[in-house]
Amino acid sequence: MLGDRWSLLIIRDLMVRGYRTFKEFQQSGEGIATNILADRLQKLINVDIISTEQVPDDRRSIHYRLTEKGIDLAPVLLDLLIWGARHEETSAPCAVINQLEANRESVLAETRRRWKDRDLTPLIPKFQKENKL
Amino acid sequence: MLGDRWSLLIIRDLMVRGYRTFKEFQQSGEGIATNILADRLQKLINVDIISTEQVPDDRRSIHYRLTEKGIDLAPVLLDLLIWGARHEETSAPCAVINQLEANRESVLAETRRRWKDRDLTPLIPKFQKENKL
DNA sequence: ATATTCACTTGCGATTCGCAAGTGAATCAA
DNA sequence: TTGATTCACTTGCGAATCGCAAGTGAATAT
Repeated sequence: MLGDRWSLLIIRDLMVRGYRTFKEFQQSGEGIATNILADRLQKLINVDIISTEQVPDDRRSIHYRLTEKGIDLAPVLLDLLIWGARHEETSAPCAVINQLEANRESVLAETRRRWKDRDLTPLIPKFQKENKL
Repeated sequence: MLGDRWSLLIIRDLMVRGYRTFKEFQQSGEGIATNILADRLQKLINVDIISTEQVPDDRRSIHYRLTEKGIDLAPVLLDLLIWGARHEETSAPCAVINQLEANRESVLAETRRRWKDRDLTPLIPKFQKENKL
């Protein structure tokens, strides 16, 4: 299920960038096609990694959110981020990565807290691109 | 690069099952087509995650091996394995997984040692299938 | 000398993909 | 209140990728 080009990127954007809406994913700069995005979101819902919720403000808008199972992928994503940084396939600044690596446990705890509290501040401030997963 | 159905499975088989040859991957039961396998192995070589070496015994045979960059994926794979087990998408026995989780650091150290020493004993004895990555 | 094994390669039909355009419902701007 | 815009998708279509079956050439076994 996670073995495709987009699923892990979607999960990462939910987890570390605080993305919520279809439009945010679509415009995230990695250039996912809308049909593929819709398909991947549905498949991630089917396997209970993400879920949807209505927002009171705008009845058109749907917010996607990681489930418990989804947020449990945080260690995987963090390790992948660290790996990408170490081998220079990311644009995340090296100093930030070193910090993440040194404080793995507290970063994971913070990630989970942000999820529980629906805290949308990005985990890594101004984290930009990491295409080459 | 890792965003496809087979690459992570190949890396996992190299890392935890001790697979080395084309034939072993082909017969591993997940049913990868030979053309796809050849393509993925080449692509993993291109991005320096695996490398090849000749074996003296049989000049037809090629052994694939993780590079330093490849073995650095061990934390990712281990976390993914633990995640799959926790959410019941694996057949690895639960007790073994709990042990892996509790001793994460020593498991990683052992994985790296096995790689350095070219120790081919499987990391998880009789570990069988984990298709649903 | 013949058969088998090894790591692939080739051909081909089927699935999946990315791109562009369109849909319907909800919201905004006049 | 009415027309334009925004939102989350769908649809159509050509192109790329896929899985399967069969074949290739070199090395090894009998």
